[in-house]
Amino acid sequence: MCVKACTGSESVDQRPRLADVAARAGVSTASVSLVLRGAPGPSAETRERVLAAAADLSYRADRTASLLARRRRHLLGVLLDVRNPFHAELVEEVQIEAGRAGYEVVLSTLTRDRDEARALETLLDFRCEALILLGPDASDPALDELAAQVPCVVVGRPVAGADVDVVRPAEDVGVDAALHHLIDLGHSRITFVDGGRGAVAATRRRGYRRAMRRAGLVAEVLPGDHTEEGGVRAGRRIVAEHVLPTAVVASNDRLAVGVMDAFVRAGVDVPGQVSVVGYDDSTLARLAHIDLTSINQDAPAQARNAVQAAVSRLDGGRTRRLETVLVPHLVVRGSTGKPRPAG
Amino acid sequence: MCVKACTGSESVDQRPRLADVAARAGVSTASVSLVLRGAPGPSAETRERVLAAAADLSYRADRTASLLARRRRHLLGVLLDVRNPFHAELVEEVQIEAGRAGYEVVLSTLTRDRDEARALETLLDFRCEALILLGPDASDPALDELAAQVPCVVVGRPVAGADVDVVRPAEDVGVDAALHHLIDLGHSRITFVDGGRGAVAATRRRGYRRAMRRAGLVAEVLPGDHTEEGGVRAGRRIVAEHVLPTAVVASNDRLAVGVMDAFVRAGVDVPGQVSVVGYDDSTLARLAHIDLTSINQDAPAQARNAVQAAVSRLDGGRTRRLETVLVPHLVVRGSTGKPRPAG
DNA sequence: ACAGGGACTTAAAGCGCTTTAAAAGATCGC
DNA sequence: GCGATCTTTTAAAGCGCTTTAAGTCCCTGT
Repeated sequence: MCVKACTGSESVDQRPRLADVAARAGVSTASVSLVLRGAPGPSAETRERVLAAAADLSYRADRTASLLARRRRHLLGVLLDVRNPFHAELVEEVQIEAGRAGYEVVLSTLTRDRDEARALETLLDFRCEALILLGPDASDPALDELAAQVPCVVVGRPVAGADVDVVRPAEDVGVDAALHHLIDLGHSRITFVDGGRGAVAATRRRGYRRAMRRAGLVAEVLPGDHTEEGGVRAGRRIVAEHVLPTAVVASNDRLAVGVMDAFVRAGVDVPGQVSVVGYDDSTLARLAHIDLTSINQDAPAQARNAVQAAVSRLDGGRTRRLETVLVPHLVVRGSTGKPRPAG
Repeated sequence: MCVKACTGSESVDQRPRLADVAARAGVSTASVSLVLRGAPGPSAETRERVLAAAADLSYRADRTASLLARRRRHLLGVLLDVRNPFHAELVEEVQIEAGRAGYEVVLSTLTRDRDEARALETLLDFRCEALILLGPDASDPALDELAAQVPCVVVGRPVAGADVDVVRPAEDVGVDAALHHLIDLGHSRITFVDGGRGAVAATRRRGYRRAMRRAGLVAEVLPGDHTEEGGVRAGRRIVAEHVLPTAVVASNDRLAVGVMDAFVRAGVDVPGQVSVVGYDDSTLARLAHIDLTSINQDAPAQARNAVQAAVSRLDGGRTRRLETVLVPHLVVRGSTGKPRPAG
């Protein structure tokens, strides 16, 4: 009993209620609610009185109560991995764009003992009107089941069998741009370091193969995964080759960094002897001393499109599946240059 | 009108209500509520019936409504910068520990157009019972004002003038450990690269000075900030010196990475010629090819203590300020070694 | 003077759940 | 058998805000 009193301090959440503001302004709670949300109706005089009273009491509406009372919740749930820097960028933009569209955002992150399913449940429990899933691992059937409960937007990877909206970069276009950049510089022996299994890695690999074929060049794919270690291993293999390629494209930045590291340790100059291109244009690529040419996925645009997809379903009445494919662009930095003279 | 109908799809949030479960189980909503929360009271038979009904309807409670109805909210607000990897680590643990203590967590992140004050307002609007602020920039008076409204725990930096709980690493102990490690290896000329203004940087600098004094060595502080660029600049200055120090301790990992980069480019071997120590033991430090000896702040412990501080105020009746100082430990990796032979 | 409108205002009914106080049963000693 | 004592169950009162339907008031026009 008396739990609150036991907290011992003054502020037992004596925050003013809507009713307090109403009393002080001498109007009904309905008027206060209308005024504070800028809804039409109240006269200028009422507005003024209410605003003054609210200011006096430094009133702030209880979001939980508002959410519950509103018929529409205007809540967007975002599933993310807080440890993923790319997600961080996306969240930031989602937050902004959602605010612009009049939605609030609830974040739910993966943790060690909180898998995707649990994190999603939290979002559902908040009765989010739509979910934005950043690079979810869920299978297509699982996504489909989720989508039956609430509109979903998957960001960052293709989804085939589920009725969810998708916002993703055109992976092959990105690789294409990288290859053209290298080809324009004069490269022709361009090796690809793979990102392992996983939908994203697969599209990048496919894009590389296709673009090489189109350019009339021979594709060479080295196994790898999306970690620095994988890059180091691949880099060592490359160094051990009889004739080095003149350029390497990696399936993501971390991989590229690993490759570069192996090169530097083996005394192979980048880009003097071999050019390296990464993928993601992560903050890693931008580090002064890494300075990696990379493919930028435009996180802000992805975030904006994701929010808009959700909103157009909720407010725009769209019911058909929407897939937004964004064109990535190459950011040229110091890790690429003209190929070394033949020989 | 008919906003919901206009969304066009089947699921107009026809999710089952508590009342639906009650009806199906043939009991009152009160009983259902009790059963679902595992509260004492209902008989075994009632429990069974309710559970079955809930399962049949795959009922999930509306968190917003629960939150509103509960007298206690059992909600912890966390202020973070989603782009900060260290915060990511902390959040993960906060999430876990809060769950264990029976609290839910609301995340509020800084974004470009959403400063600390705004992010905090969101948290207040959710009527969080306590706030956990990860490395807040707010001034002491601002924190004090906030603390008057709701119990606050500041993580990661000292706070002097405000009635908030603090959980932070003993910065000087960390530097101390690093110096002892170096001194044990035989180093004596150990330069410190500073982290600029800011409370955290200041304590680390102070710790370095004190530890050097105690060891009877001469302190040397080079200006810097917490970025790679700052590290590169400092590294260049060091390289340009007449006699290189045999070891460098940097105010954080990024700085250390910049220093190492400048060294490598100038042909100075690490740790062959100069040893380097970072601070934070971030994922950066752990990268295979960076492999930086660094000071670990034990994020999990900080997070746990922060949650416990909040909970002990809310549930334990503590009213006096609590400051938890954690002892960081050194993680020795490949960037430190015996000093080069004199000369 | 009075029906017919605007322009505001507000009483009251929720939103979906928790919680309390009281009712209803069950148990038991004498 | 009957009041006392427990154990279960539940009606009903919120939580703090939104929203709708029903008023008020005050003009207009006739």
